[in-house]
Amino acid sequence: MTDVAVGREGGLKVTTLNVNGLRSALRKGLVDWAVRERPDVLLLQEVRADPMPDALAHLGYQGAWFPAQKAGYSGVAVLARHPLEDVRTGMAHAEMDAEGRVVSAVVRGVRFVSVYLPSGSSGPERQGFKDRVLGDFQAWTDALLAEGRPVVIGGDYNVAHREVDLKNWRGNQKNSGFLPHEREWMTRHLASGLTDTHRAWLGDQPEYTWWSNRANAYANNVGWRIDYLLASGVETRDVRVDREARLSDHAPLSASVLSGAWAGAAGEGPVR
Amino acid sequence: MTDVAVGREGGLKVTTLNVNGLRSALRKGLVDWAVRERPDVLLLQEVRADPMPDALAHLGYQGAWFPAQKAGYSGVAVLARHPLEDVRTGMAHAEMDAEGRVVSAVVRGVRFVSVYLPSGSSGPERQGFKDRVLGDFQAWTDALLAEGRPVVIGGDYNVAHREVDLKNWRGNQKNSGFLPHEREWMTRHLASGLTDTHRAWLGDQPEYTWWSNRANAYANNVGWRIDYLLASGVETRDVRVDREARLSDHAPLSASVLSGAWAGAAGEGPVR
DNA sequence: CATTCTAAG
DNA sequence: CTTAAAATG
Repeated sequence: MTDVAVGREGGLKVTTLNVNGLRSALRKGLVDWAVRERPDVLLLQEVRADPMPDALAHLGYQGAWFPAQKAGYSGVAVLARHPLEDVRTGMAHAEMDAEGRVVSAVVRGVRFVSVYLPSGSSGPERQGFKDRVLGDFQAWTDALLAEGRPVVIGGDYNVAHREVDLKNWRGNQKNSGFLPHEREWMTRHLASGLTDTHRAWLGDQPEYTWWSNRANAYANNVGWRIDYLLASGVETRDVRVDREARLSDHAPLSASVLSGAWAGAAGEGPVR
Repeated sequence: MTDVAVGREGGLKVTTLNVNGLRSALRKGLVDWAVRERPDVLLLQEVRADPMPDALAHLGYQGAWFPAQKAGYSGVAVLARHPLEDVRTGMAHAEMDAEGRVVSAVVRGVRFVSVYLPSGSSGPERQGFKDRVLGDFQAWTDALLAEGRPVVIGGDYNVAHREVDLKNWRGNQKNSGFLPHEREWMTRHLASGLTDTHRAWLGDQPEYTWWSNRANAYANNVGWRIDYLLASGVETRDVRVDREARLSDHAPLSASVLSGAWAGAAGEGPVR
């Protein structure tokens, strides 16, 4: 098996993907997709299953899994074709951790975080939870960045940042996911030391990572950019949304990660 | 549209079928099957849906529907390509009627009953319910037969009568559906004035109407005969199990019904 | 509209 | 094993 992605210029290819049920994504061809794309690190959200260590093991992936307490609900994972070190499940937040929303591990010196922030679209109670969680997650990333290690966060934030991040921004200003305070939170989140690698690499063209299952949202490209790869202390390049993958209602979002610490890295130095 | 079945020798073709979800059976081709088979009277069990008067209306069927109170559960119907008279929903039995298990209507002078007796296989509580219901249903059919009108009862009794009525009778003597007291009840039920039209027409060859979804029961023909067409005061002929239909886990069971009261009937006189 | 879980058979 | 509903997104 030729190792195309690993060590390409010394970088790591990372993909974040909300699978909306790992079993569903497997039925839809996740394995074939992984054989084609060969990410070194795979950050999954909405696994909606107990840990499935065998799912991609034959492709060389090891995993750190963090399911929700409630079966079939939420759940995140970090999978990697390199050893996972210093795995951390949860963020010391009872409600978040009961719902399996944050897991991370260090791969080749970089901490990779898989996060699934709550949706607020099912009602005021969940919106309230989401609003509280945004602040708590910011505090957690602040502490993480303060550790000084390079960090890559991939996940479903359930927030579109700017008008260009969703097709119909005018009609969604009062809908969860594009509320003014959520957008402002994302601005502050990025300002706290995290590069929005998608925008950094691709600029301001409209490009979405999620399309509702209703209506013909995908066919009409009525989408939202709510999945992010955010980075601190590394360089990233080749950021790409794989709109064609159709492994779930979200698209895989990938990037190459280069750390100044690695020998043979392209070596322009880390972003920020 | 040629009216093949209606009026054939002045008879009525009747079919009983546990659809295991009418929507499912429609997906599996119930309409095409009805176009081919053209039963005059269709007795359905486990409709598992609110009344669907439009489902077969374009084929000329009217219906009397009796859903369970609980959505998606049980429910019976009588459909006919002739006017339905004197529709009776339920059997004046609070528990049975809450579960939508008996409905009947008079078609051309014959009362057609669609019945779905409870399964006892999910546990002692439901077996106890089934055992009580057997006695109550017998009392109800006694009263019905005493009215003197011809009767055809079609339905899923959840009881196999004799050893020939299931593939593996030895292994099922302690299982619900082939318990000694259930079999004895069926013997008494038939003795109360109801002809088992299947056995009357086809004799004692093994033939089943239901196959479990588990294992490869259908492929191996590991089945049970738990669906019946029972008759009083009419002649029946051409009784047939349509094993190939695959509209649900049950097979349609059909017969031609001839009443001595009809002009142009074959006229050998009613069975029993 | 799609997923998974549950109850029921 | 299959159905339909429920909860959730």
